[in-house]
Amino acid sequence: MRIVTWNVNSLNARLPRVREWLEIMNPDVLCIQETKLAEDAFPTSEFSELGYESVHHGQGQWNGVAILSKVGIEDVVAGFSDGGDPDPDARIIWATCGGVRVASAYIPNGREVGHEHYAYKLSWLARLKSHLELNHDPKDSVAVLGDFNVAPEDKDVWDPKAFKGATHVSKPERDAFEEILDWGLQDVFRNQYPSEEGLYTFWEYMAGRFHKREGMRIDFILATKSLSTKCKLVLVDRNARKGEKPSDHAPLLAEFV
DNA sequence: ATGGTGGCCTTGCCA
Repeated sequence: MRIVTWNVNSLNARLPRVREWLEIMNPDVLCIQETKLAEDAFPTSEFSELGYESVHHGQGQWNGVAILSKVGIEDVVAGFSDGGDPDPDARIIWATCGGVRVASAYIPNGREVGHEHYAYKLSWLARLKSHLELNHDPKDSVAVLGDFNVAPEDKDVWDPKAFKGATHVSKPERDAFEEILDWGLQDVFRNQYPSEEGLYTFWEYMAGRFHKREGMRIDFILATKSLSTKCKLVLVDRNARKGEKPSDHAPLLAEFV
């Protein structure tokens, strides 16, 4: 099974690039973040023409997550089922695709350390762990994919000095990310490339960051052990960050044999 | 050097 995560930064702006990419790479499952579309504005029929079933959890101007699948989409859950209040933002959707419990997740950015939105980010990461604990078993095939807005280690950013005091690298965020892994998930990219530096998934549009290779590794495919041991291929498609109207994130792909 | 660019419900906010 070939499975991909891609923060498209507006599916409306990115649809031509996404369609083209699907035709070339032909994944079984694509997890999309930041559709920036209302629930009903999702281009279901366009993806259907390419052979994909799809589910979308959208809210309009901001956020919005989706899953596309060629291997079935069952038991869809939008948001968290942990008994808590509904998340005000459309940031996570779950579905079972080809026997794998898949989540497409868009973790809050945080804005600034200490900001109200930063507290929301930390609580959101804690809720993700609670949802996993309450609904799933780490012995099952579970894959959480998405934009975590956290760089787990200094080698996951182009210059740790440039991030002093910033979000994405703070200890509470890194601890919250680690807590999720501790439930029973592995970062399949890091498994494949234990010491790789300089291969990122996100580059700001500004200041020519992509061309200067100044990025961050903040998008992840996290998989339980039964899945991760079957992972033979992981790649970041930097080509998708080039050319006409790219997203600021590149797709991250993994193949489970 | 607090800039730069690109998305949106656009002249402000979010990333």
